[in-house]
Amino acid sequence: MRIASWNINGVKARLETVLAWLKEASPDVACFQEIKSIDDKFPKAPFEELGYHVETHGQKGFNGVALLSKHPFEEVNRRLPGDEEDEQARYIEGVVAGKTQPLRFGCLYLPNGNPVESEKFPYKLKWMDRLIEHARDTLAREEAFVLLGDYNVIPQKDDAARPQDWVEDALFKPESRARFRTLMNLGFTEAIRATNKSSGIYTFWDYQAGAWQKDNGIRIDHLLLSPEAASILTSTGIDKHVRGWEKPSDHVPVWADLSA
DNA sequence: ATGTCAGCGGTGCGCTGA
Repeated sequence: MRIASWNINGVKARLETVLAWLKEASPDVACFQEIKSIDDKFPKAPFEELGYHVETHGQKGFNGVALLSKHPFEEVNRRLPGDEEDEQARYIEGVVAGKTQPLRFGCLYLPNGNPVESEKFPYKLKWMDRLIEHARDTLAREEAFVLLGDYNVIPQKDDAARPQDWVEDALFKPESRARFRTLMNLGFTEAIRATNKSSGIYTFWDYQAGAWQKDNGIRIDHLLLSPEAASILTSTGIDKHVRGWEKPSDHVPVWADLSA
């Protein structure tokens, strides 16, 4: 079963690109971020025609996440617990039946957090604290659980082509990286790093300053596996070629195959 | 060379967020 995550940067602007990739990669489960659409305006039909069940959690203009699955959802939950006042649409969770066990997917769009001197950085850190608490509760279920999405965190120097450019950025600040480590230390396995130790593997290239042409990328899209999911991990990939397509997102799809 | 893009409000194109 192939599980994928992709920040698509707008479902309406990216519809043909996203459909082309789904036809090519045919993931069983896909988690999309930055759909930039309210739920009622999300173009579900073309995805359903490809065999997907579609669940969205969107808002007007920005943010928004969607969870697609070829298998029907047994459960869907929207919003990250821990702050009833938080209006930003950044989390959707779904459960599907695997061959031998339920499979739970937490699809997230973690706040960017820039500029760091604004209120956006503490919002990011607070959101990460809530994510850690929700992950801790969910891991206690002892299910195959994949927590995947655009984390907006560069975990290590090796995850950036030019780490020196990011030292003052919310994506690489010690406070962000420390929370990512705390999350990992709950017992997750990071799928890409578990299968590929090389440097120079990225998931995002800025639209500006010829970042793609210079391969000036960063690795910020991650799939975190619970122990039960990690034990059935077989392979992973980053569909880098998609960044070279017409009208690309600035992110590319990342995926993991599970024997489930 | 901070060199781009998407969505909004409202039908121009400056602002916001990334």
